[in-house]
Amino acid sequence: MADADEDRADALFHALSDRTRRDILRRVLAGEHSVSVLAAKYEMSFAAVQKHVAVLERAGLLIKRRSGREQLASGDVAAVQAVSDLLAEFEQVWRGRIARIDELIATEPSPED
Amino acid sequence: MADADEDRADALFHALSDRTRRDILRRVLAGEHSVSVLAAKYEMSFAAVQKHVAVLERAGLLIKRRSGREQLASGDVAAVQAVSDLLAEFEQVWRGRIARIDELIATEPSPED
DNA sequence: TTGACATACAACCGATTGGTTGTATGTTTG
DNA sequence: CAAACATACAACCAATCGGTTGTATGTCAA
Repeated sequence: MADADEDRADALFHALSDRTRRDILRRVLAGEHSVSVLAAKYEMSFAAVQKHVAVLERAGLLIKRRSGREQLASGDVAAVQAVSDLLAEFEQVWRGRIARIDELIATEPSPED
Repeated sequence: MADADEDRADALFHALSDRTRRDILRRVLAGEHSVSVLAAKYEMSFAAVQKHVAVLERAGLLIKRRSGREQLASGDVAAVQAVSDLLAEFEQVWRGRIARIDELIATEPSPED
C-alpha cells in the first residue's frame, strides 16, 4: 500500500523535475495538444518530446486521446492536486513540530525560573 | 531570471523525487536531527545519507546548523511552500482553460442552432 | 595526547536519464 | 494505390544518479 504510494510520489516528482516536461504540462493543462504540435515548440527531436510526454503520462499527469492519426494530450489537474496533497502532508508535519514547541513553552512557563 | 527560477524548480522537484530524501525531509521538518542520527535510520552507508542531506540542502529544503562536532539539520517549510506555489501556478493555468470553455459556451449559446 | 566520534569528500561502479537516429505501423489524402 | 503525416519504439551514447569504500579533518572525552 504505502509502497505503491511512494512509487507514485517518485513518478510524480520525477516527472516534474524536468523543465521541458513542466512546460509541456503547462501547455496541456491549458488545452489539448497533439504530440506533433508540442514537439514543434522545442529545439529537440520529435522522439525526445514524445518520451517526455510518455513520462508525464506514466506519472498520470497527462492523458492521451486518439483522434484519427493524432494523439491529443490533455493535462490532468487531479494529479497536480495529488502532488499538492503530498506537500500539505509535509507542511502538516512541520505544524506538529511548532505545536510541540508551543506546548513545551506553555508547560514550562519560563526556563530561567 | 526565469532561468534561475527553472533551475530552482529543477532542484526542488529532483530533491523530492527520492523516497529516502522525502523521509529525511519529514524527519527534519518534525525537528532537528544530526546527520548521524538520520543515517542510523536507513539501511545504507553514512556517506549515502549524507549525500541525500546535501541534495536537500542544495535545494534549500533543509538547513544545517553546527553544534560542536554535530551538524543539526532542520527542514525549511518555506521551501516546501515554494513548491506548493509552483503547483498552484499549474492549477491556475488549468482554471484558465475552464474559464475559456465556459466563455465559449456563453458566447455560442448552442452549437446545434 | 590519544582515541573515538561526526562529518566531508573523492573515486569508483552499475543503473537510469535525456538525448539522438533509424525503423515500423497506422492514417489521411491526392 | 502511393505519398505524406503522426506516432511508437528500439538501439545507442554521454551524463547524471544513487550507492559503495576509503581517506582526511575537526571535535570531544579519558
